[in-house]
Amino acid sequence: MTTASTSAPRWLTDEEQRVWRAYLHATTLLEDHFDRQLQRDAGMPHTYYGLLVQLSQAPRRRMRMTELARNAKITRSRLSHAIARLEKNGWVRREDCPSDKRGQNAVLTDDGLAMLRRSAPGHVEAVRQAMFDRLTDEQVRSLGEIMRTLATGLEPEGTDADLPWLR
Amino acid sequence: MTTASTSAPRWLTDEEQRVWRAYLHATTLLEDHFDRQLQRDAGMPHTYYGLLVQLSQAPRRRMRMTELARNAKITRSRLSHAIARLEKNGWVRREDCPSDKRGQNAVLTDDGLAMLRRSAPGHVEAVRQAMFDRLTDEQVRSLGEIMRTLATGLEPEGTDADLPWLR
DNA sequence: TCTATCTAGTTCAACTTTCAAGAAAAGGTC
DNA sequence: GACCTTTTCTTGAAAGTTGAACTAGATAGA
Repeated sequence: MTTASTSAPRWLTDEEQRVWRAYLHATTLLEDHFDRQLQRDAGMPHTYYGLLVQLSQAPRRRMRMTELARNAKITRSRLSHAIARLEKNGWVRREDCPSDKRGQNAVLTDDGLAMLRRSAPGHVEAVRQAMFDRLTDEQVRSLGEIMRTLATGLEPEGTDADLPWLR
Repeated sequence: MTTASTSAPRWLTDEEQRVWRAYLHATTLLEDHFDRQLQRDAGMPHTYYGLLVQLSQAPRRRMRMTELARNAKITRSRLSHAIARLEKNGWVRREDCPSDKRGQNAVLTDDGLAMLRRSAPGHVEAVRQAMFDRLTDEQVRSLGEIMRTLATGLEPEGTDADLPWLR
């Protein structure tokens, strides 16, 4: 008999534990670092900044809410609150979707774009300093492959998976 | 003249952009994944679970608040709230530090240890499924090195750095 | 000693995120 | 069309986090 719930747990090896710990430390510190950098220089957390970046790269600087949530890997609820806040700042506005009356488009305003242009150089520099300047080309390549693998693992093709933007 | 604020920004290359995006996607999905797994199976977010793990591995199952914050890479404020919540659950209790009257020890209770033993197998399994089962040995090794490098970069030896637990 | 400064930890208010519930439109089936 | 289900997005309350202010005790220098 070997069901998941009763079989002996496959504990992590010493190396795996060290890697897992290092992963948690690094990601926690990096998130804290960029949140602070952007709160200071752009007046918003990193997640919100990422939303503006997405919008700035979308055709006509606008995107359907669910699509934006999918790109950002967050729930629609979280996105609703975030967009409400960014709207209050004047960096985004909402717009009814012409083809689907349930739908909303989030639109990056001129002010939003300006804010983005102002803060982008500083943020890119911070990303460089904290990440790319510290890794060899080979490590960057490897990190990309690893992260793509892990992300794909959590959002498989077919998908009955519990994805944030479908919740 | 080449000051940080006026020189042309060193934008990310296409590959760097892809790696950065993949990093954000993977870490966001992983955090969401483990937070949900632990909220479901242990009734607490991943950060809180990590605190119990730390305490369980500390001598006499206790640790000074600031020390715990340093290990978890979080602020003392955040830790105060977290411990208050865990105390309400009966999994941790506070204890005055004998040698420093300002100090507090967070102590893992028997109930806390029991809860940890109950939920550890499921969590380890989740970590395996989402991370280690998907990577080659070489990738695991590489990930460890990369994450150690990035973490060290944000908390250098000497240190005038803006570290969460010193704020 | 007296005083200034620093460290440990907590607290409050503001902000962000989650979770569950709900309104409104779309899509499918008979 | 009438009915049921699904999709889209929002809301409100509870939980978690942040940043600044604060208390109390430790530390160091005159």
